Amino acid sequence: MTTPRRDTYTPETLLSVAVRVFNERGYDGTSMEHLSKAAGISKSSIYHHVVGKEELLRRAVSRALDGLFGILDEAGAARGTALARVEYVTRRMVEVLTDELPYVTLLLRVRGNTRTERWAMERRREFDQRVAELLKAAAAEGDLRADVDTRLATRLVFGMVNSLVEWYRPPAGGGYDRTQVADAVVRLAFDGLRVQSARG
Amino acid sequence: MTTPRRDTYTPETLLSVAVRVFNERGYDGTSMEHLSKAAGISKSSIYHHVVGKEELLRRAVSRALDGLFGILDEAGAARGTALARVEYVTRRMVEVLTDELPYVTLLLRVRGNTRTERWAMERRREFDQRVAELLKAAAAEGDLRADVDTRLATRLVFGMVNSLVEWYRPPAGGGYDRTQVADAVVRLAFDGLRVQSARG
DNA sequence: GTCTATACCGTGATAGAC
DNA sequence: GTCTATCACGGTATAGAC
Repeated sequence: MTTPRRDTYTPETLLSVAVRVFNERGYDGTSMEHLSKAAGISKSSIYHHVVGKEELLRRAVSRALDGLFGILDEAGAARGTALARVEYVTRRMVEVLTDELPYVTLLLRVRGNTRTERWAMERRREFDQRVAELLKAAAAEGDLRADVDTRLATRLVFGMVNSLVEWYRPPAGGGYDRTQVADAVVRLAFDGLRVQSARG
Repeated sequence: MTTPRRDTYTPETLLSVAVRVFNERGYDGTSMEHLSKAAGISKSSIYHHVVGKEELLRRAVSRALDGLFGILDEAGAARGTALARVEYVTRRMVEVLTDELPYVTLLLRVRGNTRTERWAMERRREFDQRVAELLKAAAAEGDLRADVDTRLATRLVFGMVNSLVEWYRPPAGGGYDRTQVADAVVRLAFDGLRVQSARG
């Protein structure tokens, strides 16, 4: 509103730096010294913006969780078969993962050593549970093959989607377009890699 | 040969304890104090068996890598189409992951902060590369669908398989049989989750 | 909002007795 | 092979000047 932007940190801008370093070195492997070097300010200056290292973690995983739970709100409002909703959620998960890549990456890597980490893991489990229910509904409607356990299928689809954080890079950096990835994930998960003629 | 087994540690038995703790708390999040508590011996006693924390990591990831590269030796000797070899490798990867679960888990989680971690990541990339070549061969033989990029497909299959370490527990602990999991992975990867009648 | 200086504690690792 | 005692260092976090 008033002052022209100065080149100084806010908790928000500091967060993007911290998350990048957390993902490079791991949360436990990152010291406040590492963060201060990466941000170009001293350790004490960081404490001016946040109460400590764990607050940075909390802010980051919150952002990731908000994105993921937002998908469920959308899917809850959608019509059609359960399978269609599952495909929609799968596609949107890919999009949220790629859009919020560093934040989701961090979320998927927390181990549970601190209270914040355990909270993050619990919320994540909630999300997984909600998606598992959708797949179960699709199976009940007879749209999923019966020779693969539903719970097992859920785990595997999650594994495939979540693995994006290990290698996905934005198109600007020479990576795949997020739609291309979402298409590939949905095709692989629901129709498989084998050519159509070889099926049956 | 001579003495009856005493209840004392060897580098080997100590390793299994260390790997468990590493996987629970993360490598960086594990202190020698944590290890000594878990092993029931003092910190200095650990140093009698190994030169330091990093040696435990090196031994663990070596074991995992040996298991994985062993698959390539088997596959290299096999006959048949490239697709058949890919399916075989996929199945064997699931088996090695489940058989050597704690060791592979640790391998898949290293971040690259130390020399040992970077070495492990490099060897892992080698393995991924070798499997990617197999998929490429299967694609060249026309057995993989053309509307999913081969490199992308490789990443996704790896993601699905590797995600096992996040949730798989041995059948004795109430988990799935490893064959059941391998079947599910191969079915999902190559034929998809959708019921056959819905295909086309 | 950023800095220097520092408190205080847990870390990986070692010395040397038993 | 295991222990207690100890070291030097780096960790998170704080105090107080500018």
